[in-house]
Amino acid sequence: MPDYTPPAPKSERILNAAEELFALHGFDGVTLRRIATAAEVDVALLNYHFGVKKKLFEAVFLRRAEILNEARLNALLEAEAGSGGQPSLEQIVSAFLRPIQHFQLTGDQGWRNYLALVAWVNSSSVWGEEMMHKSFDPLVSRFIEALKKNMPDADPQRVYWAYQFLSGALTLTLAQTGRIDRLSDGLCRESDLET
Amino acid sequence: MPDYTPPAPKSERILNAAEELFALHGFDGVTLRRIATAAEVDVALLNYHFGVKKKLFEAVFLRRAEILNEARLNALLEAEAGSGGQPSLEQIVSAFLRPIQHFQLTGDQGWRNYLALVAWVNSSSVWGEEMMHKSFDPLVSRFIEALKKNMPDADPQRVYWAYQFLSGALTLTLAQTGRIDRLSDGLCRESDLET
DNA sequence: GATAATTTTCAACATTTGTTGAATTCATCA
DNA sequence: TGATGAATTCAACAAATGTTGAAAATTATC
Repeated sequence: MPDYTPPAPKSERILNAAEELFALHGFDGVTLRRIATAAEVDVALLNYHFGVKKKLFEAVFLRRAEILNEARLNALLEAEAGSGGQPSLEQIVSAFLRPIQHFQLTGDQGWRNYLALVAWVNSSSVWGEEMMHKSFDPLVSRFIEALKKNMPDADPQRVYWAYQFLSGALTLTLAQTGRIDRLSDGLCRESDLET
Repeated sequence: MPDYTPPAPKSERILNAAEELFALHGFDGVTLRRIATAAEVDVALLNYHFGVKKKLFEAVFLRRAEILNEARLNALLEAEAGSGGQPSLEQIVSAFLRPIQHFQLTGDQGWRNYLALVAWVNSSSVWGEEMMHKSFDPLVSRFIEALKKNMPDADPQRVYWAYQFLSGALTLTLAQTGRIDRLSDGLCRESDLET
């Protein structure tokens, strides 16, 4: 049988199913058995491939974090290169947002799930903070440095707060909870986001 | 024994303990037994007073939602009364924010917990949407009407999106995950929020 | 094709979960 | 005091949870 595309390896199916379910119900809201069922896989396989439950969650979270970080860093480096090391404020913000927008526009359901997952982790006080720190803060710091350089006279505190607000707005929007759809009675839809 | 202040009734102790724990770990991250232990109360009492677990959560969520809604509505009505029915944009936004700021400034830990809980519910896709809708949207719609009236020429869609962004920024900030403290390496602290 | 290593399944474990009903204490009031 | 109803405790239930070890199947290596 020629040109036959093999099914995704089971370890990936597990990650995908876990990604979606964790995004929908959070860490404690999902059982390993539901993940296994969704991935059409035996329960014990989760432990074999990823160890205990928390490790599975970390694997899910890190998988796309690395991709997103790389895309953002490249966008920032490009902006810096194209402007002789002095990118405009818009360019910096855009380098931060565009990769996400790109992933969302491609319509990849996996990325949709992931962004909702990030929103969940972001507002989960306990070890969410730990994960956000490990996964994203190094790159975020890089962006904040660029911002400070762009606005040398600005109070550094305000720069951090500006990022906090931007991040919050972005996070909630990408969480796709369906809230704005309902609030606006269908007038607005989360699907179309006009930067 | 004169002037003796009776201890808070057990049903309130349950609500307070549940509020804090739900805010920290979410709905599925908390067991009824942990709540009971924290409240120094028998497990069965939770079912006796509030029914099943989900009902307890709703009771926790609604308790302060009503207070907050009332405070916000009064602030809005005041602003409208003081301006002949044409409050400024700042006045509207302030009427929305000030009550929260007030509760936070009083340092009441109960309100701190509650605001973190709202953040959690807000980014919880499943029935979080249901709760936010029932508890807050009627009042939010009232504010949005005021905004539309203030800016009759603005595209209504943009008004909804403006609220969405404001709400996201506010939510994340009030969640008090400690993120900005860590990101800014102690330079910023969530505690002091300068509107 | 035999052997070794990896992947997958099966069955079960000890705990923990939400929930319940009967028993007990407590307060109210005739 | 004694009876009534609410509040609280006790003990236990069935079901579901994360995790594991040993067997079976698959794949790779020589």
